[in-house]
Amino acid sequence: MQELPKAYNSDTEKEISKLWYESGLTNPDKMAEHLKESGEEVKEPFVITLPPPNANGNLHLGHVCGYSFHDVMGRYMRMTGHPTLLLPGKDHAGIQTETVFAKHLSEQGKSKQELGREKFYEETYKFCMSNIENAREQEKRIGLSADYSRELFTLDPGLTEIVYETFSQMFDEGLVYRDKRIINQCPSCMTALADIDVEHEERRGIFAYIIYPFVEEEDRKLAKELLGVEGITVATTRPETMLGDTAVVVNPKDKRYKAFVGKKVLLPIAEREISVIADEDTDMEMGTGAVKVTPAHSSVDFEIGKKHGLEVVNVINEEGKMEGDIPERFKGMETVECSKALSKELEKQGLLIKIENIRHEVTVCERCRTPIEPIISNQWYLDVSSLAKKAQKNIKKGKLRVFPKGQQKALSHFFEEIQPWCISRQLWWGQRIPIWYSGGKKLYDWLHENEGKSVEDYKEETGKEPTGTGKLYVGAERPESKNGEVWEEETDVFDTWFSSGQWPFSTLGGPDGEDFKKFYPTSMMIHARDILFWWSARMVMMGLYRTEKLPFSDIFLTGMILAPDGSKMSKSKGNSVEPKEIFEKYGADSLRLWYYSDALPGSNAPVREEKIKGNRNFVNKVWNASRFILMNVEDSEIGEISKRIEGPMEETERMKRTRDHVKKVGEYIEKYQFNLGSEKIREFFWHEFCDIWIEQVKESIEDEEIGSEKRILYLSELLYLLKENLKIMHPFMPFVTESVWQELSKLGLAKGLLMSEQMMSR
RNA sequence: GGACGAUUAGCUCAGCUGGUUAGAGCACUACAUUCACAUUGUAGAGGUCGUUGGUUCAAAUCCAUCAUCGUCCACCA
Repeated sequence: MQELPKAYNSDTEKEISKLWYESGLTNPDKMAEHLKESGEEVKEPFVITLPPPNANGNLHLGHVCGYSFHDVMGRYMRMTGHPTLLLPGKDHAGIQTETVFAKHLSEQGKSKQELGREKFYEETYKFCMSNIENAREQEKRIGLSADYSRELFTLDPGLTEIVYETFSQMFDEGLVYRDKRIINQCPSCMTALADIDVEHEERRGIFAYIIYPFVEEEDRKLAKELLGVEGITVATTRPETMLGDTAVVVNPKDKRYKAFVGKKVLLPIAEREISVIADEDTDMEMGTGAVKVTPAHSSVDFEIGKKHGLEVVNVINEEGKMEGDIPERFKGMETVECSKALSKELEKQGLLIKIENIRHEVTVCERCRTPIEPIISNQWYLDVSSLAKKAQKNIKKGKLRVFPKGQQKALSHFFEEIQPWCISRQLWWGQRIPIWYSGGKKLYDWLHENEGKSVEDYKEETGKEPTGTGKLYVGAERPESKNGEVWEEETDVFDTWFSSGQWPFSTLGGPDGEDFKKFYPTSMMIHARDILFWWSARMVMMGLYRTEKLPFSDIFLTGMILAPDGSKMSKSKGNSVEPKEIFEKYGADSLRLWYYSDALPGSNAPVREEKIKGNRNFVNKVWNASRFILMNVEDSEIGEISKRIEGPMEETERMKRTRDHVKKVGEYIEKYQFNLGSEKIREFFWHEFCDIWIEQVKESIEDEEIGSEKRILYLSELLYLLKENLKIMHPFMPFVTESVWQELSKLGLAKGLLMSEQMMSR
């Protein structure tokens, strides 16, 4: 007769997880040993590299719940003979962390520049380390059975080494190159961004109609006659860029402008002459049908410029301020300010027809929502076309699968349309690109921009004394300098995704690592939908490149957690739900059970407290059913019952049904149908095991004497089946099942940890 | 502008390759119960499966169309 608390107390969860981590069995090597010792078959390892959360803040509910999918897979596999590795880590998250920490500094009245690069890096590192500790605790709280002896941070020296190797190899093969082209500059983060790192947002804006008068008197006359004004009218959302215009383009089929193609107009204010050119891609319907071309500050215009050999005139710098060969009065102005000033002057000159207020799509920085400034600059690029092709092949052959299926098409489309990837960022927080310039970066870029010219030409044309050969060196350490040659180090860092794209093999020690041999390729990947292109797409490409194998063959995308009202959770809206709150109120198991059923791939899951509560009732039911059985077992009977459940049991109908049940649930898990799995364990345990079997046994032994054969027989079977139920329920609800297991252990009715037990054989 | 997905009970969703009275959880109603269960048990109400057509002996399930919502992609000045 055992005295147990009347209800399951989730406060004990911390102690339970301590047992797991202290046992070391989350380590696949130890688990393999354990299996061997228990005389079990040791099957193929099961491996998931966990998505590393950003080390710049707390985990939100989405992170925490996401891990319950990794964990249900991991625990099930561990309990079916697979030494299991759930490999945890944390991500340095370049831009985001730099922004967050810089903000943090400014709140203390300090700035990044004051600290200097080295100190800033140091401080940010400390900041991340404390966040990492928090994050780790939260992961443990949901019951994540990860191997923390292998935990990594993306900036760990060992990982950086592997990332550098990859870069160096890519460089040698010519996949990596420096190029001067139009890029997305975030004037606030002060760095270049890849196309994928920007988003489109509808904002209010203006549409200004400006007249560019013709240079020749006769053209002006003709224009007055045909167009009503003495010039050609262009419409633009960004008047300030006109200072960098180098042409006006019209459609060759456009009757209105046919007569003016090839003629010159005078760019107002800038007082420069530019030509009217014709290009078929010009839309006659938009605006006035005549478009100003600013190759330096619009990617479309850049392409037109390239096609027609137009000059590139830079008028905006990386801070989003006006600069370059423009009238002095505009220099240093913000673009918006300049736009207003220009409009005023144009109006005075009678060259501004009108300004319309419009709503239009604006490109913004994904991190800080600041409008992107397209500018020309030198950046490092990775040619991913061949890698994307390989990835695409794997999808077509069915070797790479995405759940839900619809997203597989999206991924396929992404690979098809892929553009060179800009991998350099002008940040301090991250891995410095391991490049050294002999004679400096400027020399290299000059030679690169002026094809065919030599160092001597550089000396002549710029009047500067070169301090090197203009060559590059790839490596972590500064190369030896000979004959006074100066090696200047690259100051840019890698895009964060360049390193996290290598996560599945870098975390295993790289292609030569011991763990790599044992655990690569990994078994599957699970993460939220929103980083499919950023992360999985890159992991697939980088994995194929570095290891010639897919890093995983299945990608399972979790549903998105929403606020209770169905809107996106965000701290600024104040509608986010703190994981801690839920843990304290309902315990981790209840949260996990809710998530399995609601967060299916491709669906949204608004947090509903009543539903979590409903699952808490189930958790409690498991506890109480177990408690009831234990209460019915008398101390004097334990020895005999224990002996029976250890030995071979007679096959009964209940036994068979349980066996079938375990099999069915296993199939659900293997097919990633966690919702069906959790529904099934609930249905079976509650409405069959409890409502029918326990009730039957209760009735059968009611009048039996303690120690009688009938009692021993019934109770042994019931206990045996309880244990099998606990096992199959364990992956879904690890805490309560392990708690019960430990209570059984105390009585000698079970041994060790439920986590490392093996499922009822099929 | 394009692609993809969704539309099933009050809410969140299951319903795989078409086949008897369409399911779950939560919420709801009635009765029972303090017998292990912050309850639990039993019973119940609630859906013409977004629209309109089509294929079929048979459709929530396949096809087409429209509508609404969502996500992603896209340089439209």
